[in-house]
Amino acid sequence: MTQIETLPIGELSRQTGCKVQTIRYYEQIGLMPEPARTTGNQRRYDPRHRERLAFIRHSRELGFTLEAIRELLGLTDDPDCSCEMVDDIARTQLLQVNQRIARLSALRTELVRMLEQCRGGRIADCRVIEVLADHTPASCLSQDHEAPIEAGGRHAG
Amino acid sequence: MTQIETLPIGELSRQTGCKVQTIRYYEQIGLMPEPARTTGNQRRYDPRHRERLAFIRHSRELGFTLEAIRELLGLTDDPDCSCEMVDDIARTQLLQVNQRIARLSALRTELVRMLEQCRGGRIADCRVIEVLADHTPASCLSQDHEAPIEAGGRHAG
DNA sequence: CTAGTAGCTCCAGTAACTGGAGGTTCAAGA
DNA sequence: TCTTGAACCTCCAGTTACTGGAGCTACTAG
Ligand SMILES: [Zn+2]
Ligand SMILES: [Zn+2]
Ligand SMILES: [Zn+2]
Ligand SMILES: [Zn+2]
Repeated sequence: MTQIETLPIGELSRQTGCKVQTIRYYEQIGLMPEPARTTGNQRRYDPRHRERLAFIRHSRELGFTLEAIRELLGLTDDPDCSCEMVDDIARTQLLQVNQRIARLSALRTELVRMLEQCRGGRIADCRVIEVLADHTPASCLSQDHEAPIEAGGRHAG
Repeated sequence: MTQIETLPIGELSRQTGCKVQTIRYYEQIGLMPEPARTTGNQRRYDPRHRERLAFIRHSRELGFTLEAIRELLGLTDDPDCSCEMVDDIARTQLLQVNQRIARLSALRTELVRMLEQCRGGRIADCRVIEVLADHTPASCLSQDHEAPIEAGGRHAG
């Protein structure tokens, strides 16, 4: 009898580049199905788990939310169905990416202008501080950053 | 005796475009100083609070983290000091914005290509699904989205 | 005096993980 | 067989920058 290929969680982690904790987290929220367990209660995955996790990771890398990914995974359960909804989700994602780029470009413009105006002196005279203190046409020409944007984030290693 | 201008929190909120809860939150984490209170324990702000909050908001809109803003506010306490550190914080922020734009542009490229290849048929044949499932040069030419990016986020009204 | 709006505190939840404590299991070598 | 050390387990708390709600109190106009 040939034995089917099974992976412990650390091996799956290595093969997909997804952290062990994250894999467990995906299971907890129902994105990954519960794998088989050894008698000692350790998870053992098969190649289909690996493919599903690769799908999830690649989608995340493309900026899809876990909710969108959940939907995409749901849709793939029905391979004969039209792919309209899949493409819709992807188009929505593209739209959001475009919006985020536009927003960030506006920020860049303002940051650059701010920095250009500073001649390096005392804080009391610093244009950076002045501009930050005053978002009106007098100081800041950009009108399109009304709402905050997620900054940096993820203290990732 | 002339009375100095004081604002209840709702008025400050209206004037700065910052939600009431957010103002209280900034106080809680020590970004905004505790204002005076009425005998009935309600907050009353003065114009300096408004300026400080405007500074915080504009900085947030430019993508600075609250930690960076805390530092900037700390620096302004010493107006005779050189503005080097201020400009450093701003330059770091600009760098991050540039990186985020670069990352998002790569995502856009991949999303666009993915969508172009789909001819609209069954899910089983959908290129979008295929590409999502397979981030290797066979499917996905982009090599620069190794780490996830914050997606959308903030269910803001 | 009363009604309605605005304020108060405290707590929980969001997205998508990450890290740690404290304990158990596995696999390999002696 | 025993031992050692890495890998695994569960549970919980923390991250960022807020947001929303429950349940209560204060202020103000009529
Ligand atoms: Zn300067
Ligand atoms: Zn501005
Ligand atoms: Zn398609
Ligand atoms: Zn890819």
